[in-house]
Amino acid sequence: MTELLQKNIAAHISLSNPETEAFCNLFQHEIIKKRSFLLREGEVCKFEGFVIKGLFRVYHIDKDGFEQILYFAIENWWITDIDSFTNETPSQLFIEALEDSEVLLISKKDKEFAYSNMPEIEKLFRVMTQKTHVALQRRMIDNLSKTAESRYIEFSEKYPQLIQRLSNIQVAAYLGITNVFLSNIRKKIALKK
Amino acid sequence: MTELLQKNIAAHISLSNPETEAFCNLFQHEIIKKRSFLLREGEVCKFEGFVIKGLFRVYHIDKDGFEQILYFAIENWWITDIDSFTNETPSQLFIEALEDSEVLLISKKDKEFAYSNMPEIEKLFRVMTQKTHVALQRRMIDNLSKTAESRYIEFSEKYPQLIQRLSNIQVAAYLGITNVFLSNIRKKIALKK
DNA sequence: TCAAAACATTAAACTAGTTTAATAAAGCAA
DNA sequence: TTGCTTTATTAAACTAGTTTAATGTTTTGA
Repeated sequence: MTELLQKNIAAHISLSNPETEAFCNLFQHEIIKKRSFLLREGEVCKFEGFVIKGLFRVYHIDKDGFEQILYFAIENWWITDIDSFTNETPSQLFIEALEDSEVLLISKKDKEFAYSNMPEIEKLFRVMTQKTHVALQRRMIDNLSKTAESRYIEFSEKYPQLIQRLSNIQVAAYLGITNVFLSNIRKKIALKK
Repeated sequence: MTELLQKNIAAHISLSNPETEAFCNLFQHEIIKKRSFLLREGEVCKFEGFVIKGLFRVYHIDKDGFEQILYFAIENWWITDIDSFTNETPSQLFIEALEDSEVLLISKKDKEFAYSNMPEIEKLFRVMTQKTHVALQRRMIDNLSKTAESRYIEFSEKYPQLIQRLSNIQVAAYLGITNVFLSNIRKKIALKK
């Protein structure tokens, strides 16, 4: 059940097999049906999660009712609202399964336990947080400097397997444009070829 | 010299006085003149810095020569290119002093030393990275969902002391708009009052 | 399996933000 | 102090992206 998680950890830090297993045993397996929620706005996020099957979107709904997607998570990705989880404050985010999915969840208490007893775990999450931060910095720069068309092309090229599993509505909400405009972009690209 | 840094650390984690001092002693004091650079694109970022005086901007120049500002740093803020520093890869960023400034810098070697010998320091940087990540997530959502006008208003309200020290050109590069359009926004706001 | 809901596309009018250029004001180096 | 560079403002033409609405297609759930 935790093979994928074990591999994921090994990709970030070196940790002995027994320690890796001990840490993985702190996770609970959960099955999440398509269109159901791991987290809703206003709830305190009680978990940090690792996707072993399926697809999630992490998004915000603004005061005008528009959805902005912060990120998607497929197999081998982590999901949480790090703000709500860390500070135990009500979340401003929704985490929703876009496909029938399976996750491994660790509670705050068990994560604290790991931090206290396994110094390498502190490093694991520092390294992971740094990596996601760097990725978000790049995305921020792209959003500041690039047109929607090139953001779409680059997203398609970077995550070709992901984009096939997403509706245009989801992709548009990630890129920060309307699905109507995304349709125009797609048509324009198709005509070029 | 390191009083401000000591206070900053205390705001994130609890650390004994001797340990705090030992850690702070790993930092080098540097004076950076206005318009000079702490880091240029292509260089490997050799430091993690803490501003004790002055003002910096951290920015990227895209292929068309436009500048996007990732963030500003004034007194009591940290600056680095975390990507370049951590992975020892050439930076895509510039870090430039916008005023005569002073910083405390720690090298990678000394930071690694701290990580190895002071477990609390690992936690300090995990916590700080988390906080900056949460702030960037919020900014990402704002950029996806809000007009330039409301982003300007909110930036002005959130950092009133900072905006006075910045030219409109810098503010516009942070907001992701042209300085011409920022001028229009400012006029529109002034007329409303 | 059928009706309802969600989705993708297109068109047309609209608006937020850009571009270029001109002008005046402020800051800076010699 | 002067001249040079940077900055802020304004105008006018332009473009990227939105809005609303209509149409056909696909998915879904009972």
